Amino acid sequence: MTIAKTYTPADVEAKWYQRWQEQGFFKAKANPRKQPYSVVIPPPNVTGVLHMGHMLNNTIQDVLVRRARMQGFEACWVPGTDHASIATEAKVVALLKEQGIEKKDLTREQFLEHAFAWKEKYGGIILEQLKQLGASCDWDRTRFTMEPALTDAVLRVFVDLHQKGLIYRGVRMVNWDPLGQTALSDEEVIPKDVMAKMYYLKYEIVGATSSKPQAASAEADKQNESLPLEADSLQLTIATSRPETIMADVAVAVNPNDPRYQHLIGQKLRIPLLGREIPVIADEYVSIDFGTGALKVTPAHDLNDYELGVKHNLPVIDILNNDGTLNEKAVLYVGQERFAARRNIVKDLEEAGHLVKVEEYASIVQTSERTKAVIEPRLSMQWFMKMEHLAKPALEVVENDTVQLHPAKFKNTYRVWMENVRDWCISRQLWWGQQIPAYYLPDGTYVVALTPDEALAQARQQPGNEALTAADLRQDEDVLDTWFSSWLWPISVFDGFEDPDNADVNYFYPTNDLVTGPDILFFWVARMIMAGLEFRKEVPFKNVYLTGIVRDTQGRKMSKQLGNSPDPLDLIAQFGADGVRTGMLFSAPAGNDLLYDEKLVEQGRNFTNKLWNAFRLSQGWEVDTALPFANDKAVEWFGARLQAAIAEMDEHFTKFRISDALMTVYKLVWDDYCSVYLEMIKPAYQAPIDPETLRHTSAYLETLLRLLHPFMPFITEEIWHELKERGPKEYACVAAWPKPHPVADAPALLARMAQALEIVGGVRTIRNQKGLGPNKPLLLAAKTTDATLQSLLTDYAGIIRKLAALTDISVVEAAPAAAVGFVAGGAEFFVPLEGQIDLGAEKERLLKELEYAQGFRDSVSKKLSNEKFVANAKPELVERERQKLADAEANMAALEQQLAGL
RNA sequence: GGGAGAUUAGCUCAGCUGGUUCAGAGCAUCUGCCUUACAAGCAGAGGGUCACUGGUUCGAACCCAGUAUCUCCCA
Repeated sequence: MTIAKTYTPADVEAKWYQRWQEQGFFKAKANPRKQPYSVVIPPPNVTGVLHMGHMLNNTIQDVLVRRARMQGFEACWVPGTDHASIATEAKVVALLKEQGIEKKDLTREQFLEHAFAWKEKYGGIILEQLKQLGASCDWDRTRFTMEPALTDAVLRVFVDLHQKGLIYRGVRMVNWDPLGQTALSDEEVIPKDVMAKMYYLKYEIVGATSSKPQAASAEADKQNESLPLEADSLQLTIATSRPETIMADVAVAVNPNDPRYQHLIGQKLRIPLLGREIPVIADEYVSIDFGTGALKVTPAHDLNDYELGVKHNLPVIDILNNDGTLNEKAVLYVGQERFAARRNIVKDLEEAGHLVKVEEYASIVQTSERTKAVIEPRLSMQWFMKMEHLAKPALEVVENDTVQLHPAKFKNTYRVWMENVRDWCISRQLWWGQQIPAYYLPDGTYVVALTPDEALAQARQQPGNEALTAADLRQDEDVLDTWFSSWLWPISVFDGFEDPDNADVNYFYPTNDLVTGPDILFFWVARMIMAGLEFRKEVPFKNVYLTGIVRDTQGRKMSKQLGNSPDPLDLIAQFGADGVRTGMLFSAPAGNDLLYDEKLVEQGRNFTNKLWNAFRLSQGWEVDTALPFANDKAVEWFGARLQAAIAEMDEHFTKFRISDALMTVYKLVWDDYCSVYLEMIKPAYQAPIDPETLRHTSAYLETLLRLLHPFMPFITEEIWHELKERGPKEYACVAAWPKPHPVADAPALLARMAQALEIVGGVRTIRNQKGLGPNKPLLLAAKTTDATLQSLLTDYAGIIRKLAALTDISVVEAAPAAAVGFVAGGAEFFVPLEGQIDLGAEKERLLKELEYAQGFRDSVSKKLSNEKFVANAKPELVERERQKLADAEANMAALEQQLAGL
């Protein structure tokens, strides 16, 4: 049978994924004979498609889960999606609009029908895509945050927290999205740098005469000169970026320390165009140098103004409708959209002579992450959750490492947030989501209950309400924030709310590791920890691995607008899932952003090919059972290397250094196994191999496959089965993860081979320098009287000869004439080369080496002659330095002899 | 404005409690090779004032102080 020269992933990936599923390898159940290992997926949006961030995140999860499975844990990776209320609702609204249907013409029920239809059609595409990546999720456990059971969990939690007094209703300044027509949490708002306009408007001072303004000091006069616009006797100029909100003004504030305006405090101003009178108030909050130092106060439309309003007991005038148009309280421009109103009022102000000037300035506007609309700070009645009580224990478990963040630097960020946590606005003015289980009575009070029936029963218990009927109750229109579902995810996916003592939740909760992005550390990770502690008195996971953000080579975030995001499925088609997985991991240390470059997946693909060809090589060998074991040195050496690498990988894994673990096995395979080991044992062309060597080699390859499987599940499974006949349940997927078995004598073994390879390297360098080509037969002469080195040369003669393509190795007493030399391990080596010696160049090279050795020797001896070093440093350290000195001196002696021999 | 973190080779990053051959890896670069597993490859080589300035120490990439630049978070 001939094996293809290059590995073609497309031929095998679908096959193995299907087999794994048929075998039920990904299924997990409570199994008292095994330790549990569980991970819950950060649920992607149900209507989302796979992007590079998902690829990275899910590859890491799959590596952890597959390794745990191989280690013999009952590995359970729970997949699922969340309903992403704003994103999904926005998509559905847009889709309906294309069909000529307006959301406002639909009832809630009709809209939800459309939304569920959309979810059925497009929901879960992303989960199918994860299968192509190789994700070993227990698909039977797939959950959705809006499915009945999880909705039930959400409602129970809401009712419970309300009973505990942690949920309340209140008027707050919220981020209002006029397009999505909902409140947003701070986390859903993106600040954008823009060039905005600052409008300077004149407000008439009520009852002012034309006398000069009273300057409190000479300083004030000076300021008046430099800022001539701000106040004359009749008018006060204010600066605003939002002239359309003047109709909502209730005051103008100045700094009490601002000499320019002392005389105006307590007076009244007249709002331009509108004519309404408002007071001038004083507050330290106003910054003297910004704008004109006079701030119009609009409590309904600005958070800071709102706080000022509360402090000074000012009224609130809200002039905006939900959709961003002006309402009748504005009096002017009623019904106009806010930006249209702005254009119109600027025109009218200018015509009426109130507009002094317009300036451009760099500003930040808040926009909706989902709809991109400019956010309107707005007062509204919302549901809130008190956070203080929940935050304290959630901070503590991270501080004391019950929950470990990887990398640990995120502890700081976490702490700052938790110590300054603010109440969580959990209501959203949407339909797609869990409708808040609060029911209003005709008298305006409300009850909170799991079902309408319970609500009615509760309402009837109140005096005077005995006769209420279901029709008298009106359920709150709003739904809950999606995060109010996902914060329960690690519990709810195991049905821990409806059945708190079930076998699954008892076995799999708390989960082990969570893999997610630092951008949702607060609004997801922190809240899950709170929920875990509140509802199960146990943290939801022990480790949180925070991945970086995938960016392009210029450091920009992947985005559709920039078109800098490759389609993950195209990449898989081009490079294979294994290539993409390893490529993503190559430069993805935890917490560092990954600068994605196609070269990375190419490197991953090349690695799969390398492995494939290593397999191909040994697969092609003929065995001659009569041959004796010829490669004991190579075999024992690679055995020691392998053990060291296994231990190193385990170490990396315990520290969640996934990319380092990958790099360890990458180098083990490419350098140690392929470039060194296989080259050592490789029989001559068409020559047979001895059975003992082949047996070891196959066993090594199999171990390598196990170590690689979590990273490259498909190719390892393919080779696993090509390597030999396997039993029906015998798969790499469930093969045992190699345990480190320390090799006695490993350091000596490794050191001896390292020395042999140094000699090989010396010869190869000469080949390169002299342009001799890799195969020209050469002789090697060693000038040494050292018995250890001589025995090494004997023991490793076969290996050195083969790797350096030598015909013979001899030990000599004097340097041969016309030879190129090198020094390795304190001894001189020579490669005789008739007529190819450039004495001058040789001398120069040796002098350079000698200079280097001398410098090194000097630094070491300087250290050793320092009394304080010898006195203060650890004894073994001093001993090492002495050894260094001896080695260096031996090296120098050898070099000097060679120089003398030229 | 407040806070956190970072700055090491062309790029992306390691570098543990200050002390293993005058600082390591992968990629990239350069040179030579189509050597019967692999050119998606092989062999070899070059490349760094560890941001800067001081300090502590026998000894500093590592500890301390200041400066500069960048990133993120919060307002």
